[in-house]
Amino acid sequence: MNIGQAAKLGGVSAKMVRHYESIGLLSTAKRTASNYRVYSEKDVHILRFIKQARTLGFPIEHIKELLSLWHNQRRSSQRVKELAQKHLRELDTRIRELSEIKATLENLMQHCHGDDRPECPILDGLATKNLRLGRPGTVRVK
Amino acid sequence: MNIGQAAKLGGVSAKMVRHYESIGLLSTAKRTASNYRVYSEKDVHILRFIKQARTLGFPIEHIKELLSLWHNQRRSSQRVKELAQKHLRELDTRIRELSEIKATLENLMQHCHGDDRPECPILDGLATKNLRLGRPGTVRVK
DNA sequence: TTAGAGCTTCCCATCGTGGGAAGGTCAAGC
DNA sequence: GCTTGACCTTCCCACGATGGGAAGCTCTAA
Repeated sequence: MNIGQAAKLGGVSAKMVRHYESIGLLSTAKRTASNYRVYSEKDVHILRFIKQARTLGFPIEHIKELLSLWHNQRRSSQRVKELAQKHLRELDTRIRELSEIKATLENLMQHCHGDDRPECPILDGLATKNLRLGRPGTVRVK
Repeated sequence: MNIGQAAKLGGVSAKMVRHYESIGLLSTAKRTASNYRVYSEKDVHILRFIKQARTLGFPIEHIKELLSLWHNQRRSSQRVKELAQKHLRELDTRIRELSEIKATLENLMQHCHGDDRPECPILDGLATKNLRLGRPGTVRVK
């Protein structure tokens, strides 16, 4: 099948399929005489695997390793679980960071009237407070 | 003062100060005869404001508006609160998404031995399940 | 034969930040 | 005075994952 159908069945865009090939997540696809990429059912399975892992937020580099573990019949499930646990910790960290930001923002908003008067504790807070969010660390909101 | 000190006092990098100027978040800085940017205490206050707003995860475009509201003595606090509420909703959405991902991942990991055997429900789940986030119960690992 | 859908590669944009090169400026110590 | 090193300037590139779109080729159905 062509890239369009493989992408559709795999639940990703054709654009992403080419991208995954370019970064070595997928092996180089065979080509027809007219240079069209050709895919098999197996490739569709791989695309689905990638899609699911991306849905869970695994970064591409981890997915690369997960794919190789998946294909390796002599793998140990230990490494897989390690990767999952690492990702879980990152999710936890992120959730905590965002929750701290949320709490700080709610705190600032609490006393803002939100009417036509200019007084605004939110602006005052941004201007003068030293907004410390829990433990210091990189705050990435997205 | 020069850009280095202003950046330090504002809690951001000199690189970012130049960037903020280039995207119109800061007005164009005056220059010395030798083309060095010159900053005042007022600029440092603005940098601090930006820094705090970034710490709370506000996108640059919102910060642009917050800054102009801050400088406008005839503002209504309503608009400020609107922006904050919008950001709060986005934080909530993101926290919810991440929590759903986390729950799904924990579910997958639950039955993985994480030892030297190859059997791995995590890989099986990525390969075969239709990991639907946000519907508790639809992701099941036997 | 032609239209249009699908394929190819290539470049650009996102968003906020950092890295680094190549070169100009300044102040302190000799 | 001259050297050294810290600081400044602009410019380009990178990240991660994705989408948009242009220009051009291929395939298929009418």
